[in-house]
Amino acid sequence: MNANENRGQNRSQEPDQPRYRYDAQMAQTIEEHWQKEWDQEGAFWAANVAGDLKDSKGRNAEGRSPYFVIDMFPYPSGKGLHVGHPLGYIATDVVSRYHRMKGENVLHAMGYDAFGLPAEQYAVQTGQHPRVTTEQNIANMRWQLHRLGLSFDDRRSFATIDSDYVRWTQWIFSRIYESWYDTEYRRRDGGVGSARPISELEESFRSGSRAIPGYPDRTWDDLDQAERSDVLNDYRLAYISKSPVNWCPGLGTVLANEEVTAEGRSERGNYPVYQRELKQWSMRITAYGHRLVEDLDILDWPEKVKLMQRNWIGESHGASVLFKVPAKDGERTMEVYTTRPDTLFGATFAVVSPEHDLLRHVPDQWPEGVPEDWKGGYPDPSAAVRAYRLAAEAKTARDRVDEAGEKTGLFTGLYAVNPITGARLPVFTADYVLMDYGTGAIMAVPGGDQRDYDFATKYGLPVIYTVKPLPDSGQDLADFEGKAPFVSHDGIVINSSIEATEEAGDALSLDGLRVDQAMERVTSWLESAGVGRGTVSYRLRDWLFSRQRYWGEPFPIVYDDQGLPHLIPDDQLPVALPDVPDYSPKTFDPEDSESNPEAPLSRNQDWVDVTLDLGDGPKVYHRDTNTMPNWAGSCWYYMRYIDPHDTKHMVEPREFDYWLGPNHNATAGESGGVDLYVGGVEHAVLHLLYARFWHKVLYDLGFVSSKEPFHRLFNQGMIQAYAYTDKRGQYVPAAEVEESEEGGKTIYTWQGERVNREFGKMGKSLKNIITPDDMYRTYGADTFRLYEMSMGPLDESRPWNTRNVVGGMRFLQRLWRNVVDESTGQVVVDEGELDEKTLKLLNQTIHDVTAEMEGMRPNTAISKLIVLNNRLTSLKVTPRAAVEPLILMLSPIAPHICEELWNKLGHQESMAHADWPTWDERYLGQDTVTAVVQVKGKVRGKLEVGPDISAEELQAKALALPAIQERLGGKEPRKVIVKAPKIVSIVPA
RNA sequence: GCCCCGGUGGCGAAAUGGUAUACGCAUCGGACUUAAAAUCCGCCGCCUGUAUUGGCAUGUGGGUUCGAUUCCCACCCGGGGCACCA
Repeated sequence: MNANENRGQNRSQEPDQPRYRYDAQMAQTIEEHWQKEWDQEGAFWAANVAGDLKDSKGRNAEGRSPYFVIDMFPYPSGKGLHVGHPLGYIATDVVSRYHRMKGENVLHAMGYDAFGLPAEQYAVQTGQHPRVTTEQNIANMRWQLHRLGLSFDDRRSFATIDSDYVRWTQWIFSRIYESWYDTEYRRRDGGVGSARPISELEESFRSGSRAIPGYPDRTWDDLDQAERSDVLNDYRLAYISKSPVNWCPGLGTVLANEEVTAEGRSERGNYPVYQRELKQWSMRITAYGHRLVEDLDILDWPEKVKLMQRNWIGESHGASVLFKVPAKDGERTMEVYTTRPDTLFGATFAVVSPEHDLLRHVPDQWPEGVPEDWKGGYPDPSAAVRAYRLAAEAKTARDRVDEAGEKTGLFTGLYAVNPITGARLPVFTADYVLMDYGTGAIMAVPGGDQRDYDFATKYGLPVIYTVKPLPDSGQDLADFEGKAPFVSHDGIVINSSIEATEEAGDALSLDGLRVDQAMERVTSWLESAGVGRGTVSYRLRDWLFSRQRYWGEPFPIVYDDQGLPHLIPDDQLPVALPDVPDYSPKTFDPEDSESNPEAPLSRNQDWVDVTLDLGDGPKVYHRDTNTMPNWAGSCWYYMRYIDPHDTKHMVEPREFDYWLGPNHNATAGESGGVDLYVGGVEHAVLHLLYARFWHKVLYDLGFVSSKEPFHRLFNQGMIQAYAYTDKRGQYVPAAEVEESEEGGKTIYTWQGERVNREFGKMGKSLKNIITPDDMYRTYGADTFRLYEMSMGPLDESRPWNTRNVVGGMRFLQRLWRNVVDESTGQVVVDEGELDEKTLKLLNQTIHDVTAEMEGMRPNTAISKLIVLNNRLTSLKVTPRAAVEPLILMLSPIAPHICEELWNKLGHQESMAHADWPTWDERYLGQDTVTAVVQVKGKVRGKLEVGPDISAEELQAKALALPAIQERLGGKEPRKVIVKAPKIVSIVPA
């Protein structure tokens, strides 16, 4: 390479500064030079198994071990990046570069998640098409990231808005739409339950091997098209939902449960959300509830994230129990769900949710002797339940949360018969029972449940205790009686025994059993009596999948003149967004719950009406005018990095197996998937759950070979920043705040005025933004990378402090000076052998830094590299044999300066694929060790001893020390513990 | 309310049962310089003391251990998640 003569020469304005000092100016020259060099060389190209994507040497993968490492891909917002954003990108880059040096075939690439509301809103504000603004934003972000020296394979970059990509997103939707969940199908991994083509289901209806729900007396060929479409819709994994959905008038779109807060407001914009019956696309993620929980076990993820997913899915095991309810129009059955079937004997009343079907069968009059407060002042039960239901609907979710604990409810006039005891339980309706969990009805056990206890106390209902504390728990049931329920999964069952009778069936006794045994005993009793069975319940709901937006993927669906949906054939994909003048969403008064969604695409009649030949000749159809949510693109992008330009496959199976298949390398495990996935914990539930779901469907259908998309997940911490407010509470520019001492305290002033310091996020409105561009200008990308990696552990949040950045810069300057003469620019190194001390420190450093890199602890790796460099600084001339390994080890963190020094030291090849240094075990030991002599655990003396000293000899030496003799006062020690060669611990008499 | 994570110098932090405070920042002192910057060297937890030394320190209180920042129990403070899920 023809080295640029001016590179590495100082061009700063300071007249007396050495010409070849490493400063911000020089860093910039060096960094831009090497970035260009790497681009031209294709230094970071990963090699596929076959095909055109080869490495820079023109090779395919050729048996090299794959390593797939990516970041959660960014949303290219118009605001640009601040210094907090690249933390994870720098971390994955360090990991990528390290693995490349270990000889692995590293796939590291970056794409852009570019559909979505902010882009649309920004476009509406600026009056530009979202495609234009989004592409500008991507270009800007690409530049910012490129300037950091990130080692991406740029051939594999793409954006979710690319038509190549949209085509496959729609293709995946089509596969999900054409599938159903067969709960009995045995998968190739041995599990039971799998997505299967809907054609198989249709065939089983046609052949009669499966009964047609809703049409028990008819054959499939007998049904008309609309009836068949309707039956299949109830099975499809992507289906048209008929149950209430979250409608947000303020945003003008419907939302998924995951996008609605506990207060019942939109996560974005904080507008009210209403439950409305609207026909919308939904994904049957609930079919995968159990597998999504179960397979967390084979993932290398933070426990915290696994726990959040488990909680969100909320799998609970229990029993559903049938209660008979005599009503005016005949006997009804009420099914309740309980996680504690062992407490059936303690049920003293039942509660149904205000929307429950049973409430249509309440009696015309209140039964005799009903307490007044059970009636709520209503003349008859149906008036009561109607009024209560209306009142409950009018309550916002916010009200419900505020009132949690304060129980309300009314008697329904109905009684339910406990199937075990035959007891008649009054049935109430109350809004603490939710219609969409379990069966919407519960048996209330005030002796074992706080909510039931609260309700029972308010309405004067009896309390029966059926579980007592374990004898060794230190608790006694008498402490609870009359005061509180005994809520525990540990305990001994009491008062739970019946004789065999005609009414109740076989005898049953749970007395004396532990709770878990009792639950099993009751459940099997219920099953044999035909009045209940063990069931599993989930908190997870199906995923509402359509949005009324412009800037998203259109659905590959058209409707015929009967309104029946038809899939657009794969060879006609992608369905492109029409170019429309008005892409703004139709929003409403946020409080207007009566409004109806209006999709922007519906305004374009030319696009909506389309003539297609779907197999029975050209006909006019109407396109679906919804778009997919932002999550669609991020559900599968990781696998598209394998080849974003593949026109034949979503992903080619052989390439998938190599990069992401099960056991594709030593750590991938049976889950397979991305080897390292770095991103913020804010995606713990949404993105990560949706992507796992899609992946599992594609796995079931045989398109991918791994069970999971991401084998190892790492959540980087947040970079926090100080913000300052004046006495009116207004934020002032943080960069202009001055720090000083007053009366021993640190005070902060802005323009001479005292200001308050706060601690939190970095943000434009907080006036404390520092951008990567600021860092490039004053220090260079290498110093910026070094600082971010040295601030502390990667997974912890920490405050940004620009003042500390200079420490990293000084380290790089010392390293530079150790190789390059600052005034002449000449490389000066000692070609001879290393002295003993340097040799040992070098080997120890290689050993330690390797371990730190493996453990993703760049902060401690850096401190060890600094120690080694400080040793080299103390030598007259820097030895090549020590500085070269140092540069190699530093190169993943500060790649540009290392490439420059490597080049100056005479190496022609880029370091990108240089070998990571190895250590020699022989040099790890030390000649002498400082042994510590402790008396009662306190250090009272030190000895320099050989590393191989025997325990006996060390003990003798320690006891001979005058200071120790003095402490012992001539007496024999009671005990001496020797851990040669480090510690002698003496216990005096 | 329930669950999870954390609390170490003036500051960012290191040490996961064995010399607490590595590395960096700031402050202070010295060398170089006419001077300053830069650079190099050094001090740098608190109390006592010229120093040797001694005592006290890892949120608080207890426990286990020859020895605890590390393990156990209780509490205080900070951050995060969930929140009537039967």
